[in-house]
Amino acid sequence: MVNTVDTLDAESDTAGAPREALAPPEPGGLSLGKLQPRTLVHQVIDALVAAAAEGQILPGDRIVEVDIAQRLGVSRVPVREALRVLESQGVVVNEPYKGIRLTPVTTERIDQLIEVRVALETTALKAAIRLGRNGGDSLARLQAIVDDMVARAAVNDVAGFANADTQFHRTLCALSDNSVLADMWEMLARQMTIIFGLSALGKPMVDIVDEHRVLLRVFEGGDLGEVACTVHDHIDVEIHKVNLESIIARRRNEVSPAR
Amino acid sequence: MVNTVDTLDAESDTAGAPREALAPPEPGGLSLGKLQPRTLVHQVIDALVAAAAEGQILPGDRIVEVDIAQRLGVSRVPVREALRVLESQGVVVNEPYKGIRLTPVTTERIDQLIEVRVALETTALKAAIRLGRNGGDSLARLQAIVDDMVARAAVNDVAGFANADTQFHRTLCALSDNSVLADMWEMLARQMTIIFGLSALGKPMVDIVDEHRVLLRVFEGGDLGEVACTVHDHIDVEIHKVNLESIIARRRNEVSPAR
DNA sequence: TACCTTCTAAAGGTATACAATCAGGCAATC
DNA sequence: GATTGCCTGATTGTATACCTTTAGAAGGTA
Repeated sequence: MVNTVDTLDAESDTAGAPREALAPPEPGGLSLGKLQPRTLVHQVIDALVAAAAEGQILPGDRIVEVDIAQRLGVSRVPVREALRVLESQGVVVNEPYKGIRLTPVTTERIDQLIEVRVALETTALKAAIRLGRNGGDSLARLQAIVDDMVARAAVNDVAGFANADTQFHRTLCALSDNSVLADMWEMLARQMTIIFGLSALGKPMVDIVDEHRVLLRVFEGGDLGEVACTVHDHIDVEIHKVNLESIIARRRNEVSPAR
Repeated sequence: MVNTVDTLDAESDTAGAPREALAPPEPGGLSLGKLQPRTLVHQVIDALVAAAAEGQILPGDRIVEVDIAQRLGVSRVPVREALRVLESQGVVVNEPYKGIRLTPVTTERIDQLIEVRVALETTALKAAIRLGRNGGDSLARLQAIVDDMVARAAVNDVAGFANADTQFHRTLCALSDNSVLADMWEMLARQMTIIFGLSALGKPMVDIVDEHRVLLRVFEGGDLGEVACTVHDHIDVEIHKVNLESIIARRRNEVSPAR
Protein backbone atom coordinates (compact mmCIF):
# COMPACT_ATOMS: atom_id res chain seq x y z
CA MET A 1 0.00 0.00 0.00
CA VAL A 2 1.50 3.24 -1.08
CA ASN A 3 -1.08 5.58 0.34
CA THR A 4 -0.08 8.42 -1.89
CA VAL A 5 -3.34 10.36 -1.95
CA ASP A 6 -2.30 12.20 -5.05
CA THR A 7 -4.32 13.39 -8.00
CA LEU A 8 -7.49 14.57 -6.35
CA ASP A 9 -5.60 15.64 -3.29
CA ALA A 10 -3.20 18.07 -4.93
CA GLU A 11 -3.82 20.79 -2.34
CA SER A 12 -6.35 19.36 -0.03
CA ASP A 13 -5.71 21.92 2.66
CA THR A 14 -7.08 24.85 0.75
CA ALA A 15 -10.59 23.78 1.46
CA GLY A 16 -10.90 25.32 4.86
CA ALA A 17 -11.09 22.88 7.69
CA PRO A 18 -11.32 24.61 11.05
CA ARG A 19 -8.27 22.88 12.37
CA GLU A 20 -6.82 25.13 15.06
CA ALA A 21 -8.62 28.23 13.96
CA LEU A 22 -8.06 30.32 17.02
CA ALA A 23 -5.04 28.79 18.67
CA PRO A 24 -3.19 31.85 19.94
CA PRO A 25 0.34 31.87 18.51
CA GLU A 26 2.20 30.61 21.55
CA PRO A 27 4.85 33.26 22.19
CA GLY A 28 7.50 30.78 23.27
CA GLY A 29 7.35 29.20 19.85
CA LEU A 30 6.15 25.82 18.62
CA SER A 31 2.49 26.73 19.15
CA LEU A 32 1.48 23.13 18.94
CA GLY A 33 -2.00 22.38 19.98
CA LYS A 34 -3.71 19.04 20.01
CA LEU A 35 -2.69 17.88 16.58
CA GLN A 36 -4.91 14.87 16.26
CA PRO A 37 -4.31 11.95 13.95
CA ARG A 38 -5.71 12.67 10.53
CA THR A 39 -7.38 9.48 9.51
CA LEU A 40 -7.89 8.68 5.89
CA VAL A 41 -11.53 9.57 6.23
CA HIS A 42 -10.69 13.18 6.96
CA GLN A 43 -8.22 13.31 4.13
CA VAL A 44 -10.74 11.88 1.72
CA ILE A 45 -13.29 14.44 2.82
CA ASP A 46 -10.85 17.26 2.25
CA ALA A 47 -9.81 15.85 -1.09
CA LEU A 48 -13.39 15.57 -2.27
CA VAL A 49 -14.33 19.04 -1.12
CA ALA A 50 -11.20 20.45 -2.72
CA ALA A 51 -11.90 18.64 -5.95
CA ALA A 52 -15.41 19.99 -5.95
CA ALA A 53 -14.22 23.49 -5.13
CA GLU A 54 -11.83 23.57 -8.03
CA GLY A 55 -14.37 22.17 -10.40
CA GLN A 56 -12.97 18.69 -10.92
CA ILE A 57 -16.31 17.42 -9.76
CA LEU A 58 -19.33 19.41 -10.79
CA PRO A 59 -22.76 19.63 -9.19
CA GLY A 60 -24.87 16.71 -10.31
CA ASP A 61 -21.88 14.58 -11.23
CA ARG A 62 -21.94 10.97 -10.25
CA ILE A 63 -19.35 9.97 -7.66
CA VAL A 64 -18.27 6.35 -7.87
CA GLU A 65 -16.71 4.94 -4.73
CA VAL A 66 -14.24 2.60 -6.34
CA ASP A 67 -13.14 5.30 -8.73
CA ILE A 68 -12.38 7.75 -5.93
CA ALA A 69 -10.71 5.01 -3.94
CA GLN A 70 -8.40 4.14 -6.81
CA ARG A 71 -7.53 7.72 -7.60
CA LEU A 72 -6.67 8.35 -3.96
CA GLY A 73 -4.92 5.06 -3.47
CA VAL A 74 -7.07 3.87 -0.60
CA SER A 75 -9.73 1.25 -0.16
CA ARG A 76 -13.43 1.85 -0.44
CA VAL A 77 -14.10 1.93 3.27
CA PRO A 78 -12.68 5.36 4.10
CA VAL A 79 -14.23 6.69 0.93
CA ARG A 80 -17.63 5.42 1.92
CA GLU A 81 -17.38 6.89 5.38
CA ALA A 82 -16.27 10.20 3.96
CA LEU A 83 -19.21 10.19 1.60
CA ARG A 84 -21.56 9.41 4.45
CA VAL A 85 -20.30 12.44 6.31
CA LEU A 86 -20.60 14.63 3.27
CA GLU A 87 -24.07 13.30 2.68
CA SER A 88 -25.22 14.18 6.15
CA GLN A 89 -23.79 17.63 5.55
CA GLY A 90 -25.66 18.10 2.33
CA VAL A 91 -22.62 18.17 0.07
CA VAL A 92 -23.61 15.04 -1.77
CA VAL A 93 -26.91 13.26 -2.18
CA ASN A 94 -27.29 9.52 -1.97
CA GLU A 95 -29.87 7.12 -3.27
CA PRO A 96 -29.34 3.66 -1.78
CA TYR A 97 -28.04 1.11 -4.24
CA LYS A 98 -28.15 3.69 -7.01
CA GLY A 99 -25.37 6.07 -6.34
CA ILE A 100 -24.03 9.25 -4.92
CA ARG A 101 -23.77 12.51 -6.74
CA LEU A 102 -22.59 15.96 -5.88
CA THR A 103 -25.59 17.93 -4.72
CA PRO A 104 -27.05 19.78 -7.69
CA VAL A 105 -26.84 23.50 -7.25
CA THR A 106 -29.86 25.55 -8.06
CA THR A 107 -30.56 29.19 -7.45
CA GLU A 108 -33.22 28.11 -4.98
CA ARG A 109 -30.72 26.10 -3.02
CA ILE A 110 -28.28 28.99 -2.94
CA ASP A 111 -31.03 31.23 -1.63
CA GLN A 112 -31.76 28.69 1.06
CA LEU A 113 -28.13 28.42 2.05
CA ILE A 114 -27.84 32.16 2.24
CA GLU A 115 -30.98 32.53 4.29
CA VAL A 116 -29.70 30.10 6.89
CA ARG A 117 -26.22 31.52 6.85
CA VAL A 118 -27.51 35.01 7.46
CA ALA A 119 -29.55 33.73 10.35
CA LEU A 120 -26.56 31.96 11.87
CA GLU A 121 -24.11 34.79 11.47
CA THR A 122 -26.57 37.31 12.79
CA THR A 123 -27.11 35.13 15.80
CA ALA A 124 -23.37 34.78 16.24
CA LEU A 125 -22.81 38.51 16.09
CA LYS A 126 -25.53 39.20 18.59
CA ALA A 127 -24.07 36.64 20.95
CA ALA A 128 -20.62 38.12 20.49
CA ILE A 129 -21.90 41.58 21.29
CA ARG A 130 -23.68 40.21 24.33
CA LEU A 131 -20.35 38.81 25.44
CA GLY A 132 -18.68 42.15 24.90
CA ARG A 133 -16.51 40.80 22.13
CA ASN A 134 -17.06 43.75 19.85
CA GLY A 135 -13.79 45.43 20.65
CA GLY A 136 -10.24 44.93 21.77
CA ASP A 137 -8.47 41.76 20.82
CA SER A 138 -11.36 40.16 19.00
CA LEU A 139 -11.89 43.15 16.79
CA ALA A 140 -8.19 43.37 16.10
CA ARG A 141 -8.12 39.80 14.92
CA LEU A 142 -10.93 40.44 12.50
CA GLN A 143 -9.25 43.59 11.33
CA ALA A 144 -6.08 41.63 10.66
CA ILE A 145 -7.97 39.28 8.40
CA VAL A 146 -9.43 42.18 6.49
CA ASP A 147 -5.92 43.53 6.03
CA ASP A 148 -4.94 40.15 4.69
CA MET A 149 -7.80 40.33 2.25
CA VAL A 150 -6.53 43.68 1.06
CA ALA A 151 -3.08 42.24 0.49
CA ARG A 152 -4.48 39.29 -1.45
CA ALA A 153 -6.61 41.54 -3.55
CA ALA A 154 -3.59 43.68 -4.39
CA VAL A 155 -1.79 40.73 -5.99
CA ASN A 156 -5.00 39.34 -7.44
CA ASP A 157 -4.78 36.14 -5.40
CA VAL A 158 -8.38 35.13 -5.80
CA ALA A 159 -8.15 31.81 -3.99
CA GLY A 160 -6.30 33.36 -1.07
CA PHE A 161 -8.82 36.14 -0.96
CA ALA A 162 -11.70 33.71 -0.81
CA ASN A 163 -9.97 31.80 1.97
CA ALA A 164 -9.45 34.96 3.95
CA ASP A 165 -13.09 35.84 3.44
CA THR A 166 -14.11 32.46 4.77
CA GLN A 167 -11.73 32.81 7.67
CA PHE A 168 -13.21 36.18 8.52
CA HIS A 169 -16.69 34.80 8.87
CA ARG A 170 -15.45 31.70 10.63
CA THR A 171 -13.68 33.83 13.20
CA LEU A 172 -16.80 35.82 13.60
CA CYS A 173 -18.83 32.75 14.41
CA ALA A 174 -16.18 31.60 16.83
CA LEU A 175 -16.65 34.81 18.78
CA SER A 176 -20.09 33.64 19.77
CA ASP A 177 -18.55 30.85 21.87
CA ASN A 178 -21.29 28.65 20.47
CA SER A 179 -19.79 25.47 19.10
CA VAL A 180 -23.12 24.21 17.82
CA LEU A 181 -23.50 27.34 15.78
CA ALA A 182 -19.92 27.15 14.60
CA ASP A 183 -20.28 23.56 13.48
CA MET A 184 -23.41 24.31 11.53
CA TRP A 185 -21.81 27.31 9.94
CA GLU A 186 -18.95 25.09 8.86
CA MET A 187 -21.37 22.86 7.02
CA LEU A 188 -22.82 25.76 5.13
CA ALA A 189 -19.40 27.16 4.42
CA ARG A 190 -18.28 23.96 2.80
CA GLN A 191 -21.17 24.02 0.42
CA MET A 192 -20.69 27.67 -0.35
CA THR A 193 -16.99 27.11 -0.95
CA ILE A 194 -17.95 24.72 -3.70
CA ILE A 195 -20.33 27.21 -5.23
CA PHE A 196 -17.82 30.02 -4.95
CA GLY A 197 -15.22 27.91 -6.67
CA LEU A 198 -17.71 27.50 -9.42
CA SER A 199 -18.71 31.04 -10.06
CA ALA A 200 -15.74 33.03 -8.89
CA LEU A 201 -16.87 36.11 -7.04
CA GLY A 202 -19.90 38.04 -8.05
CA LYS A 203 -18.34 41.43 -7.50
CA PRO A 204 -14.93 43.13 -7.41
CA MET A 205 -12.73 42.34 -4.45
CA VAL A 206 -12.37 45.95 -3.37
CA ASP A 207 -16.08 46.21 -2.86
CA ILE A 208 -16.11 43.08 -0.77
CA VAL A 209 -13.33 44.45 1.40
CA ASP A 210 -15.32 47.61 1.94
CA GLU A 211 -18.35 45.62 2.98
CA HIS A 212 -16.30 43.80 5.54
CA ARG A 213 -15.08 47.12 6.88
CA VAL A 214 -18.63 48.32 7.22
CA LEU A 215 -19.62 45.12 8.91
CA LEU A 216 -16.79 45.49 11.38
CA ARG A 217 -17.77 49.03 12.21
CA VAL A 218 -21.41 48.15 12.77
CA PHE A 219 -20.32 45.22 14.90
CA GLU A 220 -18.18 47.53 16.96
CA GLY A 221 -21.12 49.86 17.34
CA GLY A 222 -23.13 47.06 18.86
CA ASP A 223 -26.57 47.95 17.54
CA LEU A 224 -28.32 44.61 17.21
CA GLY A 225 -30.85 45.69 14.63
CA GLU A 226 -28.28 47.35 12.46
CA VAL A 227 -26.09 44.28 12.65
CA ALA A 228 -28.86 42.11 11.33
CA CYS A 229 -29.46 44.32 8.34
CA THR A 230 -25.78 44.67 7.51
CA VAL A 231 -25.14 40.94 7.62
CA HIS A 232 -28.11 40.35 5.44
CA ASP A 233 -27.05 42.85 2.81
CA HIS A 234 -23.45 41.73 2.90
CA ILE A 235 -23.98 38.04 2.41
CA ASP A 236 -27.06 38.24 0.31
CA VAL A 237 -25.59 39.95 -2.68
CA GLU A 238 -22.24 38.25 -2.60
CA ILE A 239 -23.11 35.64 -5.15
CA HIS A 240 -26.45 36.38 -6.64
CA LYS A 241 -27.37 36.79 -10.20
CA VAL A 242 -25.19 34.38 -12.01
CA ASN A 243 -26.44 31.91 -14.52
CA LEU A 244 -25.52 28.66 -12.89
CA GLU A 245 -26.45 26.28 -15.64
CA SER A 246 -24.28 28.04 -18.15
CA ILE A 247 -21.33 28.23 -15.79
CA ILE A 248 -21.56 24.55 -14.97
CA ALA A 249 -21.87 23.66 -18.62
CA ARG A 250 -18.82 25.72 -19.47
CA ARG A 251 -16.80 24.14 -16.67
CA ARG A 252 -17.83 20.74 -17.84
CA ASN A 253 -16.29 21.44 -21.20
CA GLU A 254 -13.14 22.94 -19.75
CA VAL A 255 -12.41 20.03 -17.50
CA SER A 256 -13.21 17.13 -19.77
CA PRO A 257 -14.45 18.10 -23.23
CA ALA A 258 -15.01 14.45 -24.02
CA ARG A 259 -17.88 14.04 -21.62
CA MET B 1 -26.87 -13.75 9.22
CA VAL B 2 -30.20 -13.38 10.91
CA ASN B 3 -30.46 -9.63 10.82
CA THR B 4 -32.73 -9.45 13.78
CA VAL B 5 -31.94 -5.94 14.98
CA ASP B 6 -33.55 -6.55 18.30
CA THR B 7 -32.64 -5.33 21.76
CA LEU B 8 -31.52 -1.82 21.05
CA ASP B 9 -33.99 -1.51 18.25
CA ALA B 10 -37.11 -2.30 20.21
CA GLU B 11 -39.06 0.66 18.87
CA SER B 12 -36.69 2.42 16.58
CA ASP B 13 -39.39 4.36 14.80
CA THR B 14 -40.35 6.50 17.72
CA ALA B 15 -37.28 8.62 17.27
CA GLY B 16 -38.68 10.94 14.68
CA ALA B 17 -37.40 10.46 11.19
CA PRO B 18 -38.96 12.82 8.71
CA ARG B 19 -39.99 10.02 6.40
CA GLU B 20 -42.87 11.17 4.24
CA ALA B 21 -44.10 13.83 6.57
CA LEU B 22 -46.24 15.75 4.16
CA ALA B 23 -47.18 13.24 1.50
CA PRO B 24 -50.80 14.06 0.71
CA PRO B 25 -52.91 10.94 1.01
CA GLU B 26 -53.50 10.12 -2.64
CA PRO B 27 -57.28 10.15 -3.03
CA GLY B 28 -57.43 7.30 -5.54
CA GLY B 29 -55.99 4.94 -2.96
CA LEU B 30 -52.63 3.20 -2.74
CA SER B 31 -50.86 6.49 -2.05
CA LEU B 32 -47.55 4.92 -2.80
CA GLY B 33 -44.75 7.35 -3.05
CA LYS B 34 -41.07 6.72 -3.41
CA LEU B 35 -40.56 4.10 -0.76
CA GLN B 36 -36.84 3.93 -0.55
CA PRO B 37 -34.80 1.01 0.76
CA ARG B 38 -33.86 1.36 4.39
CA THR B 39 -30.30 0.25 4.61
CA LEU B 40 -28.82 -1.07 7.79
CA VAL B 41 -27.02 2.21 8.30
CA HIS B 42 -30.29 4.07 8.68
CA GLN B 43 -31.64 1.44 11.00
CA VAL B 44 -28.55 1.59 13.15
CA ILE B 45 -28.82 5.35 13.34
CA ASP B 46 -32.42 5.14 14.45
CA ALA B 47 -31.62 2.43 16.94
CA LEU B 48 -28.81 4.44 18.48
CA VAL B 49 -30.85 7.61 18.72
CA ALA B 50 -33.75 5.69 20.20
CA ALA B 51 -31.48 4.00 22.70
CA ALA B 52 -30.06 7.35 23.69
CA ALA B 53 -33.50 8.90 23.91
CA GLU B 54 -34.75 6.28 26.30
CA GLY B 55 -31.66 6.45 28.42
CA GLN B 56 -30.04 3.16 27.53
CA ILE B 57 -27.02 5.18 26.51
CA LEU B 58 -26.25 8.22 28.58
CA PRO B 59 -24.32 11.36 27.67
CA GLY B 60 -20.63 10.74 28.04
CA ASP B 61 -20.98 6.98 27.77
CA ARG B 62 -18.49 5.16 25.66
CA ILE B 63 -19.91 3.55 22.52
CA VAL B 64 -18.00 0.49 21.35
CA GLU B 65 -18.52 -0.44 17.73
CA VAL B 66 -18.27 -4.17 18.10
CA ASP B 67 -20.59 -4.10 21.06
CA ILE B 68 -23.30 -2.25 19.17
CA ALA B 69 -22.74 -4.47 16.16
CA GLN B 70 -23.26 -7.61 18.20
CA ARG B 71 -26.29 -6.31 20.01
CA LEU B 72 -27.89 -5.33 16.71
CA GLY B 73 -26.77 -8.44 14.89
CA VAL B 74 -24.89 -6.66 12.14
CA SER B 75 -21.26 -6.21 11.24
CA ARG B 76 -19.12 -3.28 12.27
CA VAL B 77 -19.27 -1.52 8.94
CA PRO B 78 -22.83 -0.20 9.06
CA VAL B 79 -22.30 0.69 12.70
CA ARG B 80 -19.21 2.69 11.86
CA GLU B 81 -20.96 4.55 9.08
CA ALA B 82 -23.90 5.28 11.32
CA LEU B 83 -21.56 6.62 13.96
CA ARG B 84 -19.82 8.79 11.40
CA VAL B 85 -23.13 10.32 10.46
CA LEU B 86 -24.06 10.88 14.07
CA GLU B 87 -20.65 12.37 14.69
CA SER B 88 -21.02 14.88 11.92
CA GLN B 89 -24.37 15.76 13.40
CA GLY B 90 -22.98 16.31 16.84
CA VAL B 91 -24.77 13.44 18.52
CA VAL B 92 -21.55 11.64 19.34
CA VAL B 93 -17.98 12.80 19.62
CA ASN B 94 -15.04 10.87 18.25
CA GLU B 95 -11.37 10.87 19.03
CA PRO B 96 -9.46 8.85 16.44
CA TYR B 97 -8.14 5.56 17.77
CA LYS B 98 -9.52 6.36 21.19
CA GLY B 99 -13.21 5.97 20.92
CA ILE B 100 -16.63 7.37 20.41
CA ARG B 101 -18.89 8.56 23.16
CA LEU B 102 -22.32 10.10 23.33
CA THR B 103 -21.85 13.84 23.35
CA PRO B 104 -21.73 15.01 26.94
CA VAL B 105 -24.62 17.27 27.77
CA THR B 106 -23.88 20.40 29.68
CA THR B 107 -26.09 23.33 30.43
CA GLU B 108 -23.87 25.40 28.15
CA ARG B 109 -24.46 23.03 25.29
CA ILE B 110 -28.19 23.07 25.84
CA ASP B 111 -28.11 26.83 25.76
CA GLN B 112 -26.21 26.70 22.51
CA LEU B 113 -28.63 24.26 20.97
CA ILE B 114 -31.53 26.41 22.01
CA GLU B 115 -29.95 29.56 20.70
CA VAL B 116 -29.49 28.03 17.27
CA ARG B 117 -32.86 26.40 17.27
CA VAL B 118 -34.57 29.65 18.08
CA ALA B 119 -32.71 31.30 15.25
CA LEU B 120 -33.69 28.60 12.80
CA GLU B 121 -37.33 28.44 13.77
CA THR B 122 -37.65 32.18 13.74
CA THR B 123 -36.18 32.25 10.28
CA ALA B 124 -38.55 29.50 9.22
CA LEU B 125 -41.57 31.34 10.53
CA LYS B 126 -40.57 34.55 8.84
CA ALA B 127 -40.11 32.72 5.57
CA ALA B 128 -43.44 31.02 5.98
CA ILE B 129 -45.16 34.32 6.59
CA ARG B 130 -43.42 35.78 3.58
CA LEU B 131 -44.85 32.91 1.56
CA GLY B 132 -48.31 33.58 2.95
CA ARG B 133 -48.41 30.26 4.74
CA ASN B 134 -49.80 31.71 7.95
CA GLY B 135 -53.33 30.66 7.28
CA GLY B 136 -55.61 28.20 5.58
CA ASP B 137 -54.41 24.67 5.10
CA SER B 138 -51.00 25.15 6.71
CA LEU B 139 -52.44 26.62 9.84
CA ALA B 140 -55.02 23.87 10.00
CA ARG B 141 -52.34 21.25 9.88
CA LEU B 142 -50.52 22.84 12.77
CA GLN B 143 -53.74 23.15 14.68
CA ALA B 144 -54.41 19.46 14.17
CA ILE B 145 -51.10 18.63 15.75
CA VAL B 146 -51.88 20.81 18.73
CA ASP B 147 -55.16 18.96 19.09
CA ASP B 148 -53.23 15.73 19.06
CA MET B 149 -51.03 17.08 21.81
CA VAL B 150 -54.11 17.83 23.87
CA ALA B 151 -55.33 14.29 23.39
CA ARG B 152 -52.00 12.82 24.40
CA ALA B 153 -51.83 15.02 27.42
CA ALA B 154 -55.29 13.89 28.46
CA VAL B 155 -54.17 10.26 28.70
CA ASN B 156 -50.77 11.23 30.06
CA ASP B 157 -48.94 9.78 27.06
CA VAL B 158 -45.68 11.59 27.62
CA ALA B 159 -43.75 10.01 24.77
CA GLY B 160 -46.55 10.61 22.31
CA PHE B 161 -46.84 14.15 23.53
CA ALA B 162 -43.15 14.76 22.98
CA ASN B 163 -43.39 13.29 19.50
CA ALA B 164 -46.30 15.53 18.65
CA ASP B 165 -44.38 18.50 19.95
CA THR B 166 -41.46 17.62 17.72
CA GLN B 167 -43.79 17.09 14.79
CA PHE B 168 -45.32 20.50 15.36
CA HIS B 169 -42.02 22.27 15.09
CA ARG B 170 -40.91 20.08 12.21
CA THR B 171 -44.03 20.96 10.29
CA LEU B 172 -43.39 24.58 11.05
CA CYS B 173 -39.93 24.38 9.55
CA ALA B 174 -41.28 22.61 6.52
CA LEU B 175 -43.55 25.57 5.87
CA SER B 176 -40.50 27.64 5.04
CA ASP B 177 -39.87 25.54 1.93
CA ASN B 178 -36.21 25.70 2.89
CA SER B 179 -34.74 22.21 2.86
CA VAL B 180 -31.38 23.39 4.13
CA LEU B 181 -33.04 24.87 7.14
CA ALA B 182 -35.18 21.80 7.64
CA ASP B 183 -32.19 19.49 7.53
CA MET B 184 -30.31 21.54 10.07
CA TRP B 185 -33.31 21.70 12.31
CA GLU B 186 -33.52 17.94 12.14
CA MET B 187 -29.99 17.69 13.47
CA LEU B 188 -30.82 19.86 16.42
CA ALA B 189 -34.04 18.03 17.04
CA ARG B 190 -32.26 14.71 17.31
CA GLN B 191 -29.99 16.05 19.98
CA MET B 192 -32.82 17.68 21.86
CA THR B 193 -34.84 14.49 21.68
CA ILE B 194 -32.06 12.80 23.59
CA ILE B 195 -32.00 15.51 26.19
CA PHE B 196 -35.76 15.52 26.51
CA GLY B 197 -35.74 11.79 27.00
CA LEU B 198 -33.35 12.41 29.82
CA SER B 199 -35.13 15.06 31.74
CA ALA B 200 -38.74 14.56 30.89
CA LEU B 201 -40.43 17.87 30.37
CA GLY B 202 -39.58 20.91 32.36
CA LYS B 203 -43.15 22.02 32.78
CA PRO B 204 -46.68 20.65 32.77
CA MET B 205 -48.08 19.59 29.43
CA VAL B 206 -51.06 21.90 29.62
CA ASP B 207 -48.78 24.90 29.76
CA ILE B 208 -46.86 23.70 26.77
CA VAL B 209 -50.06 23.29 24.81
CA ASP B 210 -51.03 26.83 25.67
CA GLU B 211 -47.70 28.12 24.47
CA HIS B 212 -48.18 26.40 21.17
CA ARG B 213 -51.59 27.99 20.87
CA VAL B 214 -50.09 31.39 21.48
CA LEU B 215 -47.37 30.71 18.98
CA LEU B 216 -49.94 29.74 16.38
CA ARG B 217 -51.93 32.88 16.94
CA VAL B 218 -48.90 35.13 16.67
CA PHE B 219 -47.86 33.29 13.56
CA GLU B 220 -51.28 33.84 12.09
CA GLY B 221 -51.00 37.50 12.93
CA GLY B 222 -47.85 37.74 10.89
CA ASP B 223 -45.95 40.31 12.93
CA LEU B 224 -42.31 39.39 12.38
CA GLY B 225 -40.94 40.98 15.51
CA GLU B 226 -43.57 39.45 17.71
CA VAL B 227 -42.93 36.06 16.17
CA ALA B 228 -39.28 36.26 17.06
CA CYS B 229 -40.01 37.05 20.69
CA THR B 230 -42.63 34.36 21.04
CA VAL B 231 -40.44 31.66 19.59
CA HIS B 232 -37.64 32.69 21.85
CA ASP B 233 -39.75 32.60 24.98
CA HIS B 234 -41.42 29.36 24.01
CA ILE B 235 -38.36 27.32 23.29
CA ASP B 236 -36.06 28.93 25.75
CA VAL B 237 -37.81 27.93 28.90
CA GLU B 238 -38.91 24.52 27.78
CA ILE B 239 -36.08 22.70 29.41
CA HIS B 240 -34.11 25.05 31.55
CA LYS B 241 -33.25 24.75 35.13
CA VAL B 242 -32.72 21.12 35.67
CA ASN B 243 -29.73 19.66 37.36
CA LEU B 244 -28.31 17.55 34.58
CA GLU B 245 -25.55 15.85 36.46
CA SER B 246 -27.88 14.51 39.08
CA ILE B 247 -30.39 13.31 36.52
CA ILE B 248 -27.74 11.53 34.53
CA ALA B 249 -26.32 9.97 37.66
CA ARG B 250 -29.74 8.75 38.72
CA ARG B 251 -30.40 7.29 35.29
CA ARG B 252 -27.10 5.57 35.35
CA ASN B 253 -28.12 3.74 38.47
CA GLU B 254 -31.58 2.92 37.21
CA VAL B 255 -30.35 1.36 34.01
CA SER B 256 -27.39 -0.63 35.26
CA PRO B 257 -26.64 -0.31 38.95
CA ALA B 258 -23.53 -2.41 38.49
CA ARG B 259 -21.63 0.20 36.53
C1' DT C 1 9.33 4.93 46.19
C1' DA C 2 9.70 6.90 41.86
C1' DC C 3 10.60 6.65 37.19
C1' DC C 4 11.17 4.55 32.92
C1' DT C 5 10.85 0.78 29.67
C1' DT C 6 8.40 -3.10 27.64
C1' DC C 7 4.63 -5.77 26.77
C1' DT C 8 -0.26 -6.78 25.85
C1' DA C 9 -5.18 -6.66 25.43
C1' DA C 10 -8.80 -3.85 23.66
C1' DA C 11 -10.61 -0.99 20.31
C1' DG C 12 -10.53 1.69 16.31
C1' DG C 13 -8.78 2.07 11.27
C1' DT C 14 -8.16 -0.12 6.81
C1' DA C 15 -8.26 -3.64 3.24
C1' DT C 16 -10.39 -7.33 0.86
C1' DA C 17 -14.13 -10.47 -0.37
C1' DC C 18 -18.86 -11.51 -0.90
C1' DA C 19 -23.94 -10.41 -1.39
C1' DA C 20 -27.75 -7.41 -2.86
C1' DT C 21 -29.59 -4.18 -5.97
C1' DC C 22 -30.25 -1.53 -10.10
C1' DA C 23 -30.32 -0.48 -15.06
C1' DG C 24 -30.44 -1.93 -19.57
C1' DG C 25 -30.81 -5.19 -23.24
C1' DC C 26 -32.68 -9.30 -25.22
C1' DA C 27 -35.80 -13.00 -25.80
C1' DA C 28 -40.28 -15.23 -24.81
C1' DT C 29 -45.12 -14.77 -24.34
C1' DC C 30 -49.68 -13.10 -25.12
C1' DG D 1 -46.50 -4.81 -30.93
C1' DA D 2 -46.49 -4.34 -26.07
C1' DT D 3 -45.57 -6.48 -21.90
C1' DT D 4 -43.25 -9.57 -19.04
C1' DG D 5 -39.42 -12.38 -17.59
C1' DC D 6 -34.65 -13.10 -17.36
C1' DC D 7 -29.91 -12.32 -17.89
C1' DT D 8 -25.66 -9.50 -17.39
C1' DG D 9 -22.54 -5.76 -16.00
C1' DA D 10 -21.81 -2.18 -12.95
C1' DT D 11 -22.13 -0.27 -8.40
C1' DT D 12 -23.50 -0.07 -3.84
C1' DG D 13 -24.30 -2.57 0.76
C1' DT D 14 -22.42 -5.79 4.13
C1' DA D 15 -19.34 -9.16 6.33
C1' DT D 16 -14.90 -10.79 7.54
C1' DA D 17 -10.01 -10.45 8.28
C1' DC D 18 -5.93 -7.86 9.18
C1' DC D 19 -3.17 -3.80 10.72
C1' DT D 20 -2.38 0.26 13.88
C1' DT D 21 -2.87 2.81 17.82
C1' DT D 22 -3.85 3.43 22.54
C1' DA D 23 -3.91 2.83 27.50
C1' DG D 24 -2.64 0.42 31.25
C1' DA D 25 -0.27 -3.32 33.55
C1' DA D 26 4.03 -5.68 34.48
C1' DG D 27 8.57 -5.50 35.43
C1' DG D 28 13.18 -3.52 35.66
C1' DT D 29 16.41 0.21 37.29
C1' DA D 30 17.92 3.90 40.14
